[in-house]
Amino acid sequence: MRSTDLPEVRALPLFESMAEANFESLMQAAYLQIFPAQLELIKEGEPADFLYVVLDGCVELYASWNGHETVMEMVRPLGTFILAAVLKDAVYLKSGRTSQRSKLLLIPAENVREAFRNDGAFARAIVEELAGCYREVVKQQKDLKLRTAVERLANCLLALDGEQHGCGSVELPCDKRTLASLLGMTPENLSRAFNTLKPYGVEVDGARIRLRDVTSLARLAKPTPLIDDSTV
Amino acid sequence: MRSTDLPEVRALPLFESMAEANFESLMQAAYLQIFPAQLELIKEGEPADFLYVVLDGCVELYASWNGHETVMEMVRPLGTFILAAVLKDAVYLKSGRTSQRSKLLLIPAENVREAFRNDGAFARAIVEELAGCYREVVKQQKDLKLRTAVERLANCLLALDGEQHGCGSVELPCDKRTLASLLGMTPENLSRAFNTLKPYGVEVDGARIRLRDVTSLARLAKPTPLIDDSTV
DNA sequence: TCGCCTGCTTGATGTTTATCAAGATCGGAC
DNA sequence: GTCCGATCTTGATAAACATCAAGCAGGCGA
Repeated sequence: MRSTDLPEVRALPLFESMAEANFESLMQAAYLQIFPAQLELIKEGEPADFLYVVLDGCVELYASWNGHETVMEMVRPLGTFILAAVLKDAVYLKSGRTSQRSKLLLIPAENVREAFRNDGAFARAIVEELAGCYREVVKQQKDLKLRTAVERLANCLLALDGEQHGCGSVELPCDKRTLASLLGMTPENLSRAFNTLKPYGVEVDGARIRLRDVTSLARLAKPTPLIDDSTV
Repeated sequence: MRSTDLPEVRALPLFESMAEANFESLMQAAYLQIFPAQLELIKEGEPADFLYVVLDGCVELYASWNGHETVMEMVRPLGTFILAAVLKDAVYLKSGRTSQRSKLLLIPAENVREAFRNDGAFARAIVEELAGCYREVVKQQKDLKLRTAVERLANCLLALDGEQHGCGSVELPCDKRTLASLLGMTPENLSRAFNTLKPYGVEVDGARIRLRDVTSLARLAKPTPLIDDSTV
């Protein structure tokens, strides 16, 4: 574990409040590794051996069933993943692969559980994190069950615009086939959905999307903090 | 707070490990109430004032957007709901109403958060609970994104059969329009989905469903513990 | 520069699902 | 018993979405 990465890990909400000794013993047990793109990190159904922290790059979490595959989440720095499985000492529900060359911190599951048992502050930080994750998934589920594909895309664009400069020019954070899967549609359908949004001022130029009429787009999208605001 | 209900609440995984003093002070602040059927308990967007425990009856959690409504979850005894919102001191993401006359325990949110701050064992129990809830929602999302409506129904029937006697005779736990919404479809479509399953030995008689050929149904449904097993 | 691969788009078609309207069924009130 | 209302089912139609096949770019190595 190189010491140059320690401060940014220590500053994560998940770790900042835990006792120094416990943090050090966690980091002592942890591995810092760089993985190439498209490397299979974890497979759904396998026991959860590590808690992962993404320090650099990007990890795609996906799930499969009956020959189909769907992207569940993209984890960017400084996000963690597979926390729930680690705590419950259960199997992974999602598979994970690097979508680009990535620097990851791997903390052995047993050490995480030990710190969780011994460090009340850590346990409380975990609750915050888990509660946040839970609410995110609930929002995604509302998005899926209550909206059409076009509405999901429209809201996604508005949300990205908010996260980025809010100036009506959005850079897609992943390629379009991944975005389609995240939004629960096929790549073909995403393409058509962009066309459907053209009358609402949405212009596509590769990964750069221009929102010429945010008002009209929002009138279609009807965004609500109870689905689209990631801080609520 | 009547003392006859205390033991079963105390025995819940969420409360069993916390210090007696903290449990008592929680219960002292709590209200035990009986509500009639179809009573609006909470509304999405409102601040989370109470943690709810269902002691008797049944509560339907649902969400709305743009005039549509979808059922997210049915909470039966002895389940709790809105834990994440209470802990984060955030607004409810779901609305809730009693689906029948129900006895509920209402614990003021601030008292829950106080106990969470002061009682490490309680904090750890909360983590267990939240991690379990999180994994349930993830499974539901996989179900929604990877399967068709007929496949979801088939797996739901197999899961109910497992929970009940496992003898191929299933009693639906709610009316069909609610089940349809839970499974992410319209009541009309649920009716047609049952017809589609007829060749697989599924016979409908009101709320009683007979599975005459579980093997053939399972061959269609392709159940997997990573979606359908609520204990994994 | 050329070819080629990859990612994206488009078109044609079929499946899945929702919507609207009408009937059927069941149970309770009277 | 009969009426009534709620729930469910069925049919017709339309919308949403997936699939298959082909075409179109842009990037990159040779």
